Parts: sequence; structure tokens; C-alpha cells
Amino acid sequence: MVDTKRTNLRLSKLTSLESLGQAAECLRTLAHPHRLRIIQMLLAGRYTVGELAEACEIPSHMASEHLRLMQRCGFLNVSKDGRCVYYTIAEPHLASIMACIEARFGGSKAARGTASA
Amino acid sequence: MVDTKRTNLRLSKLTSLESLGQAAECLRTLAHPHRLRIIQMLLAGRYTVGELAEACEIPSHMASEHLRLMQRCGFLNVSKDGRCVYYTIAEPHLASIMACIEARFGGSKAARGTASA
DNA sequence: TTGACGTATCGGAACCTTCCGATATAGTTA
DNA sequence: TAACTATATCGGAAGGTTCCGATACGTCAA
Repeated sequence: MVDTKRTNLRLSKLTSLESLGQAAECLRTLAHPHRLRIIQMLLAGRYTVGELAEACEIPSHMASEHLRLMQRCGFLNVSKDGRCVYYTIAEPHLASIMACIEARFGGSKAARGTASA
Repeated sequence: MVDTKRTNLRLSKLTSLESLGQAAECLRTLAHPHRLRIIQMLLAGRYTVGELAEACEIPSHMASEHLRLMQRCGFLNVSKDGRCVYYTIAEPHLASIMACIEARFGGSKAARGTASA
């Protein structure tokens, strides 16, 4: 216990552990390269399961699973048109999170080294 | 294949799957309530392992593990002072990501329902 | 030196995620 | 109706994460 009073003081400004638990859940849902690409695409327009799967280079039944996961946690909306299913962004905060990610990890080229600023 | 040409056109704007893989790794590292609280505190000042552990309501050896994890992926810096170990933020982008999280999940109160905007 | 304290590491149990093939459902065309 | 396409779901194997107790390390004070 180096300086408990200071710690308690600052604690009052913190987000509750409960809310952080919800945030962590959402972050875990985001934390997958194929799901990030899907979100990046959906922020730019509407796509079918098959198109998203093709862009992620995965079979469409796996894209379907990712999409269901994201829909369940409120990130996406669904709408059917004939035999195609279109997904769209439901959670507007995804745009700003994605902007942060793009600011750090760039628009197209890879490998900058994770440990640097 | 509903509209392959349109898909290929938009693909050129996307972040590479490789970079998204790195981003996903970082997001997975963030995606834990105790680690989020640690980052939130460290964005406001410097703290020892024991202070961070107390704020997260966990034993300090667990805080130590979280801190090592975040240090290894480049989020944190370490500095020793006597028998205390202080951690500080090393990755400046954490501030903007944390701002997004606070914008969505609030400063202190809990449960808003994950599915809404 | 000894003892206390703060931090770090190890090993393992329990749980969760990812991925895949197989199969099911629903809409479309003939 | 049957055949085809697009999407969704199921069950299980493989691997990863979280948490915990036990223990080790490094520093300080007496």
C-alpha cells in the first residue's frame, strides 16, 4: 500500500468494472481479422454474406458465423432480399473505433512492428 | 457472386488481412475488464503493481501477469524504484481507443444494453 | 544475517474460441 | 415437383485464455 488515498481519489473517475466488462466483450468480438475486415467493408456499404466471405478469403458458412456473432452483440443489422442476406452497421461507435485502428495499423501495407509508437 | 467487380473495386481500399491480424491481437490484449481499468488508470498517471491490483480488486500476482502481457505487446513501459515497479503508457494510440470506449460505455454507471446505439 | 514486503513466474484446471465438415433451411428457376 | 444457390446451424477437434495456489526473486530494515 504505497499511497492508498491517492488511489481512492482517482478511482472515483474510473468506469465501473461492470461497464468495462461489457466493453471487453465488445472488444473481444472485434478482435478477429476477418471480423475487422467485415466491419471495415460494411462501414463503406452493404454486402451479402458471400461477398464478405470472398473478401475475407473464407468459406461463406464461416462468414455467416462471424456475422451472427456480431449481430448478437448489436453491431450489425440484417435484411433479406430474395435469397441474399445483407448486413449493415447498427452500432455507430464502430466507425470511430475503426478509425483508431486504421490510424494505428494503416490503410493497406503491413508490419510496422507492434512494439513501437 | 452477386457483383464481383464492385467487391474487387472496394477491396483496394481495405487494410491488409495481415495488418488486421495485428490489430486483432492488440484488441484481444485490450479485451479484459481488469486490463481496461489498468490502462484507464495509467492514462491518468503512474501506479505500482499493488495499486493497480487493488483498484481492480485482484491479487497483485494477477495484476503482474496482465501488466506483463500488455508490456509484451508494446502498450506499457516499466521502471523500478526500490522494490516498487511503476508502469506507464508506451503506446499513445491507447488514449484515443480508450476515449472511444468511454464514449460508448460511459464514465461510471453500468448496463445500458449492448444492442442499442 | 533474518524477516517482511512487493513483484514475478510456474503448473495445472476450467472454460472459451476458432475452425472445419456435414447437414439443414429457404428462395429461385425450370 | 426437382435441382440449384445462398445462407445458417450443428458437433467436435485443436488450441488459447483466465484464474488460482505455490513458490521464487529482489529490495529494504533491523
